[in-house]
Amino acid sequence: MKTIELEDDLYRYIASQTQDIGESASDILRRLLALPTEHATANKNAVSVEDSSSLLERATEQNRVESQVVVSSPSSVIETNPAVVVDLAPIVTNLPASIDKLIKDKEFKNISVSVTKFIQILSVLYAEHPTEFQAATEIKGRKRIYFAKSEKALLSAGSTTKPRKIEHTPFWVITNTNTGRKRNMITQLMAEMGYPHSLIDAVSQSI
Amino acid sequence: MKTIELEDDLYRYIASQTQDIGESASDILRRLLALPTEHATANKNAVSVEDSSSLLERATEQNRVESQVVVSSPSSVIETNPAVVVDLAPIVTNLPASIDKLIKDKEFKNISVSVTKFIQILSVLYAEHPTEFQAATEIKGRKRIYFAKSEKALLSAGSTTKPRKIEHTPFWVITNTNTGRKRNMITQLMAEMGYPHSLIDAVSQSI
DNA sequence: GATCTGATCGAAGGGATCGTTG
DNA sequence: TCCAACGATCCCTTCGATCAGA
Repeated sequence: MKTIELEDDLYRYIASQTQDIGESASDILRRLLALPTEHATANKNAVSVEDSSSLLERATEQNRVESQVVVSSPSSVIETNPAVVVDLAPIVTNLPASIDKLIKDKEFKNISVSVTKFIQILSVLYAEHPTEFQAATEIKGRKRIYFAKSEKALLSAGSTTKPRKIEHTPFWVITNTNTGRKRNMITQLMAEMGYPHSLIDAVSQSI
Repeated sequence: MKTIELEDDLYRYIASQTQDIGESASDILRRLLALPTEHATANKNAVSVEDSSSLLERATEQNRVESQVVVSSPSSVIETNPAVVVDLAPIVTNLPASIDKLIKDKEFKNISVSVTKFIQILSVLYAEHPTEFQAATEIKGRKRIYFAKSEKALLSAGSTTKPRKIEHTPFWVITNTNTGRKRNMITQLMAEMGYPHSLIDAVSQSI
């Protein structure tokens, strides 16, 4: 996400062009400028600019689907510690069930805080492929470890890593990183999990 | 100057349309949108030097009218609890039935206490779209919750939150906030409810 | 818990920037 | 010495709630 400043009247004009309740500035401007949506664009680029691998990637994607034999791990074992402690039942934010859904989601796009998007992405990645996620969770930095099943583990592997729980998941992540690193972490993780290059890029850029 | 967030590719596209070195985002967008320069615009608007909002409001009204598809929920259920309890029968201030009406209302504008305006706005928002209001009621701060159906709930989620009942509504709000935060709360709430950006701004600024 | 409003200032969170390491 | 990758300090923003002011 980029931020730009507009003169007030111009801002008002653009806002007044809202057609669907809740539209983002990007949505409105794309329409006004008669630009294709992000995805259309992304696809075009994938084919023309990038490389010929797009075909390959598509094939890869199929492979993935077929190989989806994953056994759901006994997350229950870990889920035993949940929030009963917490007073007000945390309203379960219904996240989409797949990442490509998530990154297209209106609400998701409107989130301005990148940590939030980061966590939600991780949450959905886990939901899709818990086993692969768990395996990919090994990725780490020079001194810090990125993922763990306890806050303490992350805390003890660096200073002020700002661990955060990944909702609906037994994992925690470090959070004291710039956005670039968050993208790297997503990229590494998804690569490890076996996602196609194109999707990985799309997800990383969505932060 | 207003700030908006754009998706990265859109930002890049706009930046790439620079024709004169040093052009601002506003300059570029005006050209792309084939809009007159600020001066031309300013003259047109000149009618209302003070609050440039008159134009805004007009435009806003149109948007809203079209989108008025919301189903009115059985507010009667709640209307059963009215004020008979209260000592001095509060003269039921007949609030307008829609927010844009409310914020244009003479009486409303004359209210100097922002809490009062804050509550009235909430009351009208509820009247317009009870269901959406209820859903949007989830918004909260870091420690405090902002809305609840009981005073106690608000009291227990922070210290001295000064809960107040929102008239003609099953909800309570916290009130121990500065005006800026009250505006934020309105902004968040209305956004969540799906109101167009322009109206949201107008309402927030009316506090 | 009882005066009420809300600005001010302190606390916490987010993440860019800059220092460190290999 | 320089470069790339990584770490985490620290600045800025957002939020909370005390307490000044009426």
